[in-house]
Amino acid sequence: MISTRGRYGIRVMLDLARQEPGRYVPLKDIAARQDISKKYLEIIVKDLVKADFICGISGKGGGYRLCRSPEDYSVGEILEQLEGTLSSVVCLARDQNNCPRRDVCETLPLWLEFDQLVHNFFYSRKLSDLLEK
Amino acid sequence: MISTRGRYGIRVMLDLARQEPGRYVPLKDIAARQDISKKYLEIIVKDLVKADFICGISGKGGGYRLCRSPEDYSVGEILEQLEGTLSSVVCLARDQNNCPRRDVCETLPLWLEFDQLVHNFFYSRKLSDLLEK
DNA sequence: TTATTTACCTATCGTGTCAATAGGTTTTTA
DNA sequence: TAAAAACCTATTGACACGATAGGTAAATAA
Repeated sequence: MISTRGRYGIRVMLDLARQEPGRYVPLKDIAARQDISKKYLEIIVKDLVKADFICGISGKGGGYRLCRSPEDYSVGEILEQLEGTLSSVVCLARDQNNCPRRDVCETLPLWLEFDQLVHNFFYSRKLSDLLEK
Repeated sequence: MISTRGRYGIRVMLDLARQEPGRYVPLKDIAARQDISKKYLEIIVKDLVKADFICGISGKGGGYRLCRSPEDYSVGEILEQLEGTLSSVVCLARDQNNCPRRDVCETLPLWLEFDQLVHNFFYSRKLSDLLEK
């Protein structure tokens, strides 16, 4: 299940996408608009900075802005960064190729197929797609 | 993310589906074949009995068997029973139609569409589909 | 120069779920 | 009557989630 990290993160990105491009937006404003604790958003935003999705500058007049234009982000890459993985089962999450039953597991094909579906769904959707509304 | 409850549960159902129809299979045997703690499986199996997916009889010679034939179970209904919900976000899980931002949320359509995809995927797959291999 | 505003950093915490174990009681058959 | 099975309730340790707390560093405007 997608946690608040992923969901709030998408909302932050979307909020930034709605701003005048290039302008630095204080987190305080985003937090107010989205009605999310600013303190909590700091944690999420840090992750987005680390991934080079957004960049921030300190000091008065500072804030955050997108690094690319909204159509150059897939929803999938944002979610994957914030959630750690998009996999539906631990057996398929990153660094988990170690199940001893891998070769005999009768349900693995199901999970593989599902994972593919999930991946395609989120990676085919761009941040800009969420703006149209 | 789908937990062991759902994954083990599918494997139990699949194990039963491979047995001679109508025969009662002791949980001990299933646990041994699937290499899962019998004690833990008891919890999962209880849920499957409650949902009328399998039925069990006590005493010597007892065990569990499927209530229907494998093609009459969808993978989705089994997972939903064991996981509680198949929803990818809490906003859409059962009894959670209470988000104050529901009407203004810009990401809700995304989650709705995804939920639909997930539902269709798992409900269109029958237990018997997992047997072919 | 100084106050203000902002990002950025580390640590902590309460709650709940997950995965599993433990130790029984009841039911049924051989 | 003994064995084998389901069925029942409780407990546990570990961990993640969602958040809060209290700072420091950087940059700008007065």
